[in-house]
Amino acid sequence: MKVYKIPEATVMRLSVYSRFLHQLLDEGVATVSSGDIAKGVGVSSAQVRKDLAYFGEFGTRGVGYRVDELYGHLMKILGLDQTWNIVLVGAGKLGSALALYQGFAERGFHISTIIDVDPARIGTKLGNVLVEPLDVLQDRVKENNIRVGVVSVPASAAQDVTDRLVQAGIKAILNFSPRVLKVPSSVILRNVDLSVNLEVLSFNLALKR
Amino acid sequence: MKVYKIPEATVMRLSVYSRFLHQLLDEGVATVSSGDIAKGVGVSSAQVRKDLAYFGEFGTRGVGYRVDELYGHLMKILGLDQTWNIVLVGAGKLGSALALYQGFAERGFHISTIIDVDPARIGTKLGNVLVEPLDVLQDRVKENNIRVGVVSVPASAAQDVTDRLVQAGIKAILNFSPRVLKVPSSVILRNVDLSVNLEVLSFNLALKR
DNA sequence: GACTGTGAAGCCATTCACAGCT
DNA sequence: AGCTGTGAATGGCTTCACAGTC
Repeated sequence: MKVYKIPEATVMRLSVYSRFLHQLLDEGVATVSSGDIAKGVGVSSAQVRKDLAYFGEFGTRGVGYRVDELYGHLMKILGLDQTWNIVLVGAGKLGSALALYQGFAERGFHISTIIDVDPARIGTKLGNVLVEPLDVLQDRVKENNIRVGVVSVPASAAQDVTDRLVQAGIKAILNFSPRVLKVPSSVILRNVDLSVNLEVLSFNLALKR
Repeated sequence: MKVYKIPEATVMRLSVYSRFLHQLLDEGVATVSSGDIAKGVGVSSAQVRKDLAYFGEFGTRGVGYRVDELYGHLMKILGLDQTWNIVLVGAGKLGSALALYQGFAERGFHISTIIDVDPARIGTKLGNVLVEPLDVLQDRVKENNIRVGVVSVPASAAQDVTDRLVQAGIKAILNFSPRVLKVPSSVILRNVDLSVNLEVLSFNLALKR
């Protein structure tokens, strides 16, 4: 099976599978079937096999998958066999939380640079990372070989910050601001809008009345 | 057009449209075309029209949509013509940020109750909301007519907390923990996994090598 | 002329179902 | 007998294209 376009939904599930496998590793489980994974993460077993099939044949017919092996493959596929240095722009409420969030570090994402424009915040520390002004952005990106940026600034500043990240050579941006950002096609952009998620809930609740 | 099943992607876009319209309202724009909206939020104009068509005919052929009118319709559709009281469980790094996050309040989501198990956190305040122990959950949900819960506890506590929310009568849950949660089918569940989003980026970057 | 609303077509992801291996 | 890997079928969302309206 040769495919260059992988559905985004598949990538997201791989991430979930990898976490489940990690859990199994901790429990000392040696092999697992697509059905086990399916049950553990709430999808169909065919879905699990299809997702894995995009990347090769990792299992043994009649047996299943070796947990350690499959886990290794998934981490490699997801690009998590390395540490990613990250620049976070915006050290407000949300930004601070992201900077201190353990979940990132656990998966190899290291926020090595934090940028803010507020003089009151510059010079303070979040965890053990110094909050620095915008003008060091370019240097830090180069120094730390940063390819991923996280934007958690107010909507009004989001595009400006994004332009600077792009200019500094950032290749992928995770945007937490509720603003549609324009980036060159060479830069990967993902949006996480926390309110949108609540609104999907309120929509569904409102629908039931 | 009579449809009862609305694609989730449509609902998410409606939320984005509504924000864009709000912006136009501020700018004093009176009418807008599907093409304008499309350009503003980065989708196709046919997509905009299709999304709106699920809910009725809001526009005038040859003219477009009245901004104020369409905005009102969308807010109503999304269930945002009311304030939603919310209970937040888990006042750690992420939970605190969510509690203080302005974006929720702006859209009518009011975190009226905050729950944590850590004695050190109980009794403190986040904004002007007291952090309270788990055993008041049921009472607070009743008192404040809370139907939506946000889970931002460590993975190990997530299912327990979820069960309690369900038991207390919560109808929808937004889960920030990296754990697959089991809920009765009557309860709406959405997951936001911050790491997964970064991992989609690292996957795409790793792919390019 | 401009723009909406919508059936039809196209495309993509998921599910089915089974051949192939252990 | 059990489970993977996968072509075929299905289902659902998006895009196309145009008739209808202002």
